[in-house]
Amino acid sequence: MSIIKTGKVPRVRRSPEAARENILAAAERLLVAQGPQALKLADVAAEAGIANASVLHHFGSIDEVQTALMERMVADLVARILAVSEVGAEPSPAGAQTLFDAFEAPGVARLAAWLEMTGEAKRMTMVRGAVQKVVARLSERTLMTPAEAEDLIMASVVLAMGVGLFGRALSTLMGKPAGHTRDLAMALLVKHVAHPSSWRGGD
Amino acid sequence: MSIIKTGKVPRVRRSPEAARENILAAAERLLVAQGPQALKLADVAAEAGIANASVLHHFGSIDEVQTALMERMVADLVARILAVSEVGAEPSPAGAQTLFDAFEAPGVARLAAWLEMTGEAKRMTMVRGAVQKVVARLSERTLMTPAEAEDLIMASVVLAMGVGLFGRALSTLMGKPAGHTRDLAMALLVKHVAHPSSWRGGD
DNA sequence: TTTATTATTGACATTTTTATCAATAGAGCC
DNA sequence: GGCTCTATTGATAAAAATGTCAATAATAAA
Repeated sequence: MSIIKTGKVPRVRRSPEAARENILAAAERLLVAQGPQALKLADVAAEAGIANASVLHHFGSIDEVQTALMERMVADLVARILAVSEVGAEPSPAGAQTLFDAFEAPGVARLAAWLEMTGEAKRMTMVRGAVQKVVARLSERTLMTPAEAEDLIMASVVLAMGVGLFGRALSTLMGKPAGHTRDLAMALLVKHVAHPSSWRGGD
Repeated sequence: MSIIKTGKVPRVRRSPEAARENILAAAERLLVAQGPQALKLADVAAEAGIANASVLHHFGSIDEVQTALMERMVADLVARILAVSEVGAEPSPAGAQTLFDAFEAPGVARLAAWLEMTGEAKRMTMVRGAVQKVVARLSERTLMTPAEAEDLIMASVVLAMGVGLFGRALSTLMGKPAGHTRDLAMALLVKHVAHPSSWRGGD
């Protein structure tokens, strides 16, 4: 054929678990960098450095790769959120900080948008258990009633998701420093906790 | 061919504008109901009740259909947001109400997720002009400095987007009535305005 | 009515994406 | 070494999605 020896590269043979991990990691990189539309069979295989057929051998179909990735990322997110309830007794800045960190981890915005779009928002029920734990911790360790704790969590999640999804874009749009949207949101949260007087002012 | 007369349906001939409108409306219905992955050429054509080739005749490619839809929906959203500055002099509940309404209109969540994912968040610059108008109105008519007005807008947008995207899911998840997340968010906003003392508590 | 224009369409072609399959080749075990 | 198991792969098929084109038929204008 050619003068250049193609130098037959030895195959890498992984355990099934390692192979799946390799594939999912590749898929996650693609999702974070380019969004779900980049999760084509050929793209994932290329990113993982293996043949298309190998991906199918371990997952059966590209859809199952996507499902598995979604579940993995949701599980990771839940784990990080759960870490919030480990921080301290008070629902103060430290906790909020950790929560916002959890939602700003690379790819969470993409994951959220992906979930929203795939209609698989039902998968959010995976979060239920975690949320209940956090609520329990809060009302255990503070003076808040469970209802108050629940509201605080909901407010935190809404804010953190909003910041995670649109914080960067908003800061840029308004010509503010990068973390400004986040700081603002955390200030809102702190103020919320600091002024329980008007607690039920909403409905 | 067959005993059954296929009854040759007369063609509908639209003006180019009406044809484009018909197609975009169909595409929007699909987007809202099923997400962007449903915006296939065949699907859009079927929903619009015309042949695939007709879609291509008016838009050239399915990508241009998607781009046009995106632009249309962003423009609509901007118009609704702009309406906020028409409401009243004070940045109080009425304004927030309108803003939240704008973000909870059917499909906005899908649009936002879509924008986030397509990387075309750059298109968010379309919003810049509108935002500047709102900021100007606010600092004109109230005692707020421009910086304060900007922060209020940013907070409102983050909250409204968060509620628009995850409000329903969150309320369900926590076993609360449908509008609870929204009420909570609006309460946060009101509290923010009511306690300017800790205004700069964030950074 | 006749003609010109062009929106509309079905049939077909092209491209893209996914899936199948038989053969190859690591790795542990005898 | 020889053997088994199976992860891996290239070639190929199948399916899905997009786009092309020439013919058809509404509609307005002459």
